[in-house]
Amino acid sequence: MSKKDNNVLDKHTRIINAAEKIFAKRGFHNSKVSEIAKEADVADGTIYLYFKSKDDILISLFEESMDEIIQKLKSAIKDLSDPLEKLKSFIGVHLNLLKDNRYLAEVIQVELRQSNKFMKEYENEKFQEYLYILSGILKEGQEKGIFDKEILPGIFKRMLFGALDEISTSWVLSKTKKYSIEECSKQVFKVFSKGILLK
Amino acid sequence: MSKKDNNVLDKHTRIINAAEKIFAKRGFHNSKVSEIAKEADVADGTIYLYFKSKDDILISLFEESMDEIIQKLKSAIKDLSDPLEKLKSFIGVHLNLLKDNRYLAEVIQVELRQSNKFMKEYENEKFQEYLYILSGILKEGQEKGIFDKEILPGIFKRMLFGALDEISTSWVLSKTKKYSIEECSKQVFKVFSKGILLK
Amino acid sequence: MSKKDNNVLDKHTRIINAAEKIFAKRGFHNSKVSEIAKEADVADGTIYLYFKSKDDILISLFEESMDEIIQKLKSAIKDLSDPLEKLKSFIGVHLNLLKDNRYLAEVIQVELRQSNKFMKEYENEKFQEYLYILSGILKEGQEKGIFDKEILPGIFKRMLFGALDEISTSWVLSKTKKYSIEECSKQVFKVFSKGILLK
Amino acid sequence: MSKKDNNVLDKHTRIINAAEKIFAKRGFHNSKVSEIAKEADVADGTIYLYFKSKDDILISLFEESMDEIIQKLKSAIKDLSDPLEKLKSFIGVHLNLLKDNRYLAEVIQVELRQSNKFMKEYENEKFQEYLYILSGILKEGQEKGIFDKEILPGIFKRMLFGALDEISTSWVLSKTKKYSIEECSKQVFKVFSKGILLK
DNA sequence: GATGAATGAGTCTTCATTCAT
DNA sequence: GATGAATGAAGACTCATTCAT
Repeated sequence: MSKKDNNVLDKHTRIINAAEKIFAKRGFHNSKVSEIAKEADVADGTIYLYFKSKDDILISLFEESMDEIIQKLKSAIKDLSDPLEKLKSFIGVHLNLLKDNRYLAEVIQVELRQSNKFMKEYENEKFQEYLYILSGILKEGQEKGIFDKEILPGIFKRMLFGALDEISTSWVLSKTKKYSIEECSKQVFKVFSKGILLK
Repeated sequence: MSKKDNNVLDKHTRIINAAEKIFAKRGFHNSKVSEIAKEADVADGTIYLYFKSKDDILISLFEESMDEIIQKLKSAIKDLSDPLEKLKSFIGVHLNLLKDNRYLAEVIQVELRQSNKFMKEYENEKFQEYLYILSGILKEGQEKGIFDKEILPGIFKRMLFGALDEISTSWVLSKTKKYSIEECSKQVFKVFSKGILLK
Repeated sequence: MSKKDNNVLDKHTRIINAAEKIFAKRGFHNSKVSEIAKEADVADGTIYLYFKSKDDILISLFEESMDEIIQKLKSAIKDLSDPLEKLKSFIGVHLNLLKDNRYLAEVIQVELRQSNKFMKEYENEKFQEYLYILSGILKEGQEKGIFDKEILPGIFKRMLFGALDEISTSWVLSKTKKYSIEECSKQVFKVFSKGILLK
Repeated sequence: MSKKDNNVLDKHTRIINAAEKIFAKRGFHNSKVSEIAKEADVADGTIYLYFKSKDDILISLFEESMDEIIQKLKSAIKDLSDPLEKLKSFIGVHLNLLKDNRYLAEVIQVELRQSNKFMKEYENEKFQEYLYILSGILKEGQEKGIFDKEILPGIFKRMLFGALDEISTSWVLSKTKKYSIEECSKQVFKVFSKGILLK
C-alpha cells in the first residue's frame, strides 16, 4: 500500500500500519516513534493522541492483529464438524495468514517478545483465546473418541503453537523459502494428527 | 550461587553469570551494563576488558550455553542405538536442562531474540548445530525403516524445536508450574514419536 | 550580553554565543555540551536540533565568525586605493575586531587548534579566503610598483597573519594589557610596511 | 629511530620520544597514555614512575625541547657581533630545527596549545626565555644605532615569533612543501630586517 | 623498579514524551 | 484535533590513574 493510499485511512489505522512496518524492519527497541510518525505521515505528537505510549502501540498492534487472526481461525473451522478437518484448517490458516502479511508475521514472531510488558506483566488475553481454540479442537476430538485421551490439552496447545510459530519464524527469516507454506502445512498436520489420533 | 562463591570464579565467568541473571530478570534492552558489573562484583570498565560490547555479552552467553547444551545432548544420545530412544532422551535432556537453569532458560527463550545481530545478521552456527542433531535422529530412523520417510527433516527439526521451545517458555514463565517437566517430556515424546513412526 | 537579553535571539545564535563563551573559558575539550546548553538557556537535547555534534558547534562558530571578519575586512579596504592604506586598515581592523570580542578572540586563537578536524582534515576554506585578501594587497602593491617584487605573497600572507595572530593571543591572554591595541597596530604596520616597501 | 634502538635509551627519554610521536600524530587530547606506553615499549604504569600525569608529559616534552632549542639558538648567535647577522641566524636556526624534527614541530605548533595548563595556568618560563633572546637582539641593534628605536621590543618579539611560528605550522602541515625552508628563512629575514633597520 | 589488570568517574548523544500554538 | 520544537533523563563506553604482585 502506498503512503498516498494509506492517507485515506483514519489516523489510528495509519499509525498501526506504519508501526507494523517499522517494527518488522528494525525491531521494537530500535524503532523510533518519530520514524513511525513519518511513515504514517502524521506529526510525532499525533501518535500520543491515539496511543498512550510506544509500548501501547505494540500492544494495540498485537491485539488488533490477534483479533483478526482469531476471527479468521474461528470462521475457518466454524462449519466443519470433523475435529481432524478443523485441525488441518487451523494449521493452514495460521501459516497462510503470516505468509500473506510479512510485516505482521515478523512483528508477532520476533518483536512481540521484546516488550517486557508482554511476556511478563501483560496478561495476554488474546493469546489465551488463540490457544483456547486449539485446546478446544483437541478436547472435541477426544470427546468424540477420535483423539487419544491421554494427551493433555494444556500441553498440546503449547506444543502445536510452538511448532507453527517456529515454522513461521524460520520461513519469514529464510531468504531461500526452500519449502512452500503448503508443504509446511501438510507436514505439520501429518505429524500432529498422527501424533494424537487413537489409531 | 551467592555473590561470595561467585568471586572465586574467573572474571569472564562471573560476568557471564551475572549477565544471565540480569538479562533474565530485566530483559536485554532494559539491563544496564552497570547492573551486570555490580552483580559480577567488578567495575563497569572491567566488563570491557572481557567483552567488546553489551551485544557481545549476549552473544557469548548464547554461544557458551549452546556449547554446553549441545555437548550434553550429544553425550546423552551417544550410546543409544534406537532412534526412538534417542528422540526420547533428546526431549528429556532439553527440557530438564532448562528446568535446572532457570536464568539461562529465560535468556535463551525470551531475550535472545532481542539483539538484531542475533535474528538477522548473526549466522547462528551453534543453533544450526543444535538443529542438526535433531534432523540426524529423524534421518537415522528413516534409514532404519522405523520413521515415516515422507517427513522432511528440515521441517521436522523446526517443528520439534518450536514445540520444545514453547513448552520451555511457558514453563519458565508460568507461576503455578501446573505440569511437571517429566509430564511435559512424556507428552511431547508421545505426540512426536507417534507422529513420525511408520506404524 | 546578559542571559536575559540573549533569550530574545534565535536558538542557533544563542547556542553559538554560549559555545563561544564556554570554549573561551574552558577550552574545547574541557567544555561540556551540557554547560553550553545551560549557558544558552536551552535543554541539552536542543543543541542537537541545531548542530550535528560538539565538533560541529566549533566548526560553525569558526565559519560564522570568519564570515563576519572577512566581510568587515573587505568592507574596510573596499574604498581605499592605496595598497599601503589597505594594509594599515587591514591590520587595524583585525586587531580591533578581536579586542571587541574577547571570547571570539580566545576561541579563534587558542581553541580553534584543538579540534583535529580543523588542523588536519578540515579544508578550512574560510581561512584560505582570509589569507587571500592579504596576499591580494601585497600583489596589488607590487603591480603598482610600490612593494618589493621579491616578496612572495604565499609566504608574506602567512608571516603577517602569524604576527597578528600572536599579538592578538598575547594581548588576549595578558592580564596587564601593557600595550594598547592602537599601539600594537601602529608597530605591526610600521615593521611590515617598511619591510615590503621598495623605498 | 627504530623501537629497538630506542630501547637502549633510559625510560624517561623513551617515554618523551614516544609522546612526541603520538602527540604529533593524534593530538594531545586524542592520544592515549596506553598508546604512548606501547610506543615506548614500557608498561602503562611505568609512565607514572617518571611523570606525574599526562599533562606532565606534555609539559616536560615542551620544556626539554625548548631547552634544546634555546641552547642551539644561543650557541648560534654567541660568536656573532652584528645584530643583523644574529637576526638572520636566529630565523634560520628556528626554522631549520623544526624542519629536522617533524614530530616536535607539530607538537609545539599545534598541540602545545591544547593543554589548559599551558596557555593559562602555566607560567611558561622557557617560552619567556626564548622571547627574551629575540628582544635582546633588537635592543642590542637599537643601542648600536642600527635598528629603529621606535620599535618596541615587547611587541617585536611577539611579531617575529608569530611569523616564524605560522610559517613553521603551515610548512609542517603542508603536503606539497611548495617553499623550501631556506626560501622561507630568506623572506622572513628580508621583511623583518628591512622593517626595523634605520636605513 | 616494573608490570598491566582493574578501576570508576565522566560525558556525548538519543529519543520517548510534552505542550504551546 | 494536529503540530513539531523542545525537553531532559538515561546509559554505553572510554581512558587516566592506581596498586597488588
